[in-house]
Amino acid sequence: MPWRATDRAELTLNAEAAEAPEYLLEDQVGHLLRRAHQRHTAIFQATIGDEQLTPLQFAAMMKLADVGETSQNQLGRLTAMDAATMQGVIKRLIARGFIARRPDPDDRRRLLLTLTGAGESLVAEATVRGHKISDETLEPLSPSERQVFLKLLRRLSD
Amino acid sequence: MPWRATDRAELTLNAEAAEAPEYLLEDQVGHLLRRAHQRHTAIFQATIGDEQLTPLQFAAMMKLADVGETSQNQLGRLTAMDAATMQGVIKRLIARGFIARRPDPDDRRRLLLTLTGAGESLVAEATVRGHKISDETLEPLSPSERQVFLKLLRRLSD
DNA sequence: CGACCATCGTTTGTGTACGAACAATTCAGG
DNA sequence: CCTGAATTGTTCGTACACAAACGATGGTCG
Repeated sequence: MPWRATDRAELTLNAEAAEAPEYLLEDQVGHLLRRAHQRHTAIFQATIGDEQLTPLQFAAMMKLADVGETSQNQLGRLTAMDAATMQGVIKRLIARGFIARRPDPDDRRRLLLTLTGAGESLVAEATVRGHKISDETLEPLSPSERQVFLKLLRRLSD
Repeated sequence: MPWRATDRAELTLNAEAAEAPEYLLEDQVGHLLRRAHQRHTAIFQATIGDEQLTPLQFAAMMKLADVGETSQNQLGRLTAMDAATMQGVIKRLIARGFIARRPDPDDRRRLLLTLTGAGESLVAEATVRGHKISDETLEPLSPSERQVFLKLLRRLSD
């Protein structure tokens, strides 16, 4: 028999007899991480200014602008996407003309990616918005709280 | 023209002339939230003990055990899933015999959900594992750091 | 009563996420 | 050199995530 919300007071009284420990979804890290991420993507979509551009597509382009020409898998590692996910992300960015692909002359397994002119323009415009998105996501926290939070969050990200 | 990694030293020198401010993906909240969530789901899948059970399915069942019989949309609100997502999650849990559904006699639009016997058994077993998953996710942090982190994270989750 | 609007659950379409299997290529060791 | 292991990119299948449109039902207000 599952514990109901109304049983909680009673359960506190005879906690030793309880076979099923409490489990409050609202207090679990996973649930909070998921909701915080949901909130962030909503802010992203409302702020980025391009209806079609998704957080992963944006991340791939920003990273590509950062490191220059790289292979698909390498860019995937840098942005924490697996090869299968990368496949779809790059396909859409190529379809929109933001990224170009050419075979690596030194390793015929590889496909080298670069930003097109349109891609570079988009990156230039989106950079400011990207910072705005990060700011707005952290807006509920004070400046010092933000620093603490980011430091701890980074340690939970491997 | 995008800034390359090798331009960063120069950019620091004439920051005022820079049109495109730096954007390091690794320092952005959204990216860190995504990676922390990825890590959590990996821990979940390795610890929950049921290959087929996903984090959302688990969340729906735990919440249903908590509040008792409710409608599909209501459970969706309690677990932060929209109606379309809920549709699939509940469908799979019904197919596996963990949840039963009956029409609400007082409101013919609603479908009331309950745990089956098998569902209650699963919840009882999975509760301990659920806590273990939360602990392991927070393992990189000290006990006091965990408290601080959860408090801040909760404020970023709406 | 009747028009209007909100809510419930469903379906469709697009985009992550990732395991698994695959062919082509490269690399390492014997 | 040559067999076997590793890497690269692709495809398939399943499961979130959410916008949008839909039919059915319920509630409100003139």
